[in-house]
Amino acid sequence: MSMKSKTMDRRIIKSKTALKEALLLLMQKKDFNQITITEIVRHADLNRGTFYKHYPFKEELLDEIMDDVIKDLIASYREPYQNVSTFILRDLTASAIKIFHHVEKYANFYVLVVKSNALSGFYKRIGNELKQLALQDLSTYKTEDPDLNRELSASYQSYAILGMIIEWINQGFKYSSTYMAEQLLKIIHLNPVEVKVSHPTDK
Amino acid sequence: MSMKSKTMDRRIIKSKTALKEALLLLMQKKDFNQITITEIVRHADLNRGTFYKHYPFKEELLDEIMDDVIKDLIASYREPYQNVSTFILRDLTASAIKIFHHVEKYANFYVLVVKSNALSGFYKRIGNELKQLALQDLSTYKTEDPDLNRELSASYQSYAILGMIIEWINQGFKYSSTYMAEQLLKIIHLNPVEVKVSHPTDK
DNA sequence: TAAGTTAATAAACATCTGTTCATTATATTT
DNA sequence: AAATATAATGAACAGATGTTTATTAACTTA
Repeated sequence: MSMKSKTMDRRIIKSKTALKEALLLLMQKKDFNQITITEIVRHADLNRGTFYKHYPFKEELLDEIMDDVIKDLIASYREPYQNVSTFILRDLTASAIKIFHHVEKYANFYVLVVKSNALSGFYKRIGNELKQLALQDLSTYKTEDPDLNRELSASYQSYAILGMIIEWINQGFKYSSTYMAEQLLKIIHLNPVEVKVSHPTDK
Repeated sequence: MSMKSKTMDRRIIKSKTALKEALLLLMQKKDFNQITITEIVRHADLNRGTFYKHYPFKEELLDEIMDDVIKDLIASYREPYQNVSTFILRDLTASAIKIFHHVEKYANFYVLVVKSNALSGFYKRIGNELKQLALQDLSTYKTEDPDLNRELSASYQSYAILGMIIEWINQGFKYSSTYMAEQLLKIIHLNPVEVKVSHPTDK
């Protein structure tokens, strides 16, 4: 667990770390929803009041764990730029590869969080449904590339749409659905015709 | 609220509907986390035991509300196919447009769920971070199309990657990250070079 | 419509939650 | 090293949770 801040009392760091470790431990065994705060502090060997001093509820603790992971994700994404002088426009590929490495590194955590219903499902549900729909399309028509992984492709396509929807929502529906459709077309066309991947120092 | 099943007792339907309406009402005013089950049944004018007869916890109730919405989403996606005889391979566009209509229809609900921390953030967080990263890239280099909405494009790209990651996780990391990167390249190349959109009976 | 089935209720119980407060222990600062 | 600050503790409280049990009310089907 990262947890390092100049102005942070060592006692806080210890307490928070203990709480995070306790939660992760418990999440291996049981559902996030079933875990009680009392249980967490029992495992962390801390007073219950200490929990509430730092977090209003369980979800917040999990959020902070995610912070640690996401920090590494950002670092991973940024990594390729350091080593490559020329960057191909619109090409997220080099970064994406690093992101895959990041996920692999934190595999345990990712499995835990994705499987758990801590997310309580909206994105998960929508994403899943869209994926099923895209999948059925992909299986109906055969693509020119036999090595294409249909599952991954379907997931890519459907979450991409979900991404647009979420952006739309967050912008307060200030666009018409027709505009959204137009943008989708633009985005799809935007995709790189020629992609050059940079493989910098694959450590 | 939909809620219609042949074998379902009318009392169940009434109770469940009341609970759903109560939760949605409360979610307008306060955070999902702050809402107690006692509060829900108080608004629904039902015994607390009735809640527990149908749902183990709040999240499950919200899940069922989502079911109703997602049913409509699927119907929306399927709609274009009914009216169009020839379907363009790899083209999710016609369906996607219908999905935008669906989201517009349920706008209130979508806003509620996306804003609320019922999701308790993983997808949200990851998606957001990836989006910021993609956004910075897009602003660094100017695209050929000035009408392209950068925010939407960034969200599209980042959630697409997230989609692949989630699929990867759910498959138990059975692929290498190199394979993942290869697939990403394939998927990007797969994108339709010429897109024909069918606009069937835009009701 | 009457009989049989099952949902909803009320009450009660142990446990968990969220909060407060005085006290003790452990940091940081000078 | 002493003074100061603040984190952690333990205890206590009202309210919420999750479960059970017997009773009443509402629905289904024959």
